[in-house]
Amino acid sequence: MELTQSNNPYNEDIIRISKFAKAMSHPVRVYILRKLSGMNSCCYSGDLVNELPIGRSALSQHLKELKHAGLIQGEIKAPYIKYCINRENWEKAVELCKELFVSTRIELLDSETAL
Amino acid sequence: MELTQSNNPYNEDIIRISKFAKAMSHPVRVYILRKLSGMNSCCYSGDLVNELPIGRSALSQHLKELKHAGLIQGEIKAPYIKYCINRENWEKAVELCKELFVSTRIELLDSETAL
DNA sequence: CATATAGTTCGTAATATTACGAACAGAATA
DNA sequence: TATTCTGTTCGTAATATTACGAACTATATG
Repeated sequence: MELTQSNNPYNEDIIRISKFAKAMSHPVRVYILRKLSGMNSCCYSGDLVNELPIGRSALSQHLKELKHAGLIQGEIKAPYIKYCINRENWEKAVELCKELFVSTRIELLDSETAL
Repeated sequence: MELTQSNNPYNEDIIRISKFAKAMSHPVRVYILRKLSGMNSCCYSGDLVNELPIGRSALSQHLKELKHAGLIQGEIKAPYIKYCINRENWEKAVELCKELFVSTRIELLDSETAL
C-alpha cells in the first residue's frame, strides 16, 4: 500500500500516543514520571542521580527526551534545575489513554468507585 | 549508584509500564491496538496489510512484538490467523495507567461524567 | 499431487537507543 | 579571581529497532 496525503492511516492521535508511549518506554523515564506526577511534586537532577543506578550524562539524556516529548519542564533555580510535570501535555496524554481504553471504561469506572 | 537486589529502584510496576509503553511506541502497533481494543473486535493480518503502508514481514514482526508483550493473541482459523486483544493483560495495562494517572484522577472523572 | 494463499522466519542494511567518561558552560562561593 | 557545584553536550561503542525481499512452512484448493 502506498502512503499518500489522503490515505494516511496514522492520524494525529495515533502519532501522539506512539510518541507518548515512546517517552515512557524506559524504566528510568517511567520512574521520573511517576515521581513527578503526584500533586505538586518536583525534583532535581541530583536527586535522581542518587536514587538511580545511572550516570549524570545518561540521566540528562532521559530528562531531555521527556522535555522534548513535552511531558516535563525544567525551571532554573541556580545552581539547580527544578523539574516538574508539564501539566497541560500530561493531561493530554491522560485524555489519549482514556480514549484508547474506552472499551474497558466499565472496568475502569468499577475500580475508580472502589477507591 | 550501584544496583543491588535490595536497592533496585525499578519495581515490578515500573518495568511493566515501560514494557507496555514500548509495545505501544510505534504507530503501526498503536493502530493495531486501537483497532482491536473495541468490544469484540478482531482482525486478520491481511486486513492490516491492505490498510497500512507496510510489508507483510514487517507487519508480522509488529504482531509478534504485540503478542510477546501479551497485548494481543492469535487464533488459527486456517488459512488465516484471527487476532484479538488479550483482555487479561490489556486490563492489567489499564490498571497500570490508571495508577500512574492517579494524580490526574479528578480530571479523568470529570471527563468521564461528561461522556 | 501441483499450485495458490496466508503468514512467518531469515539475512541484511539503515537508523535509533542507550550508556559511559571527558570536556564544557554557568552560577555560587571561598 | 580561582574553585566548586550542577548539569549539559560531545565522542564513542554496544545494542536494539525497523524495514525490505527472499525463502520457507502450512494449509487450502484445483
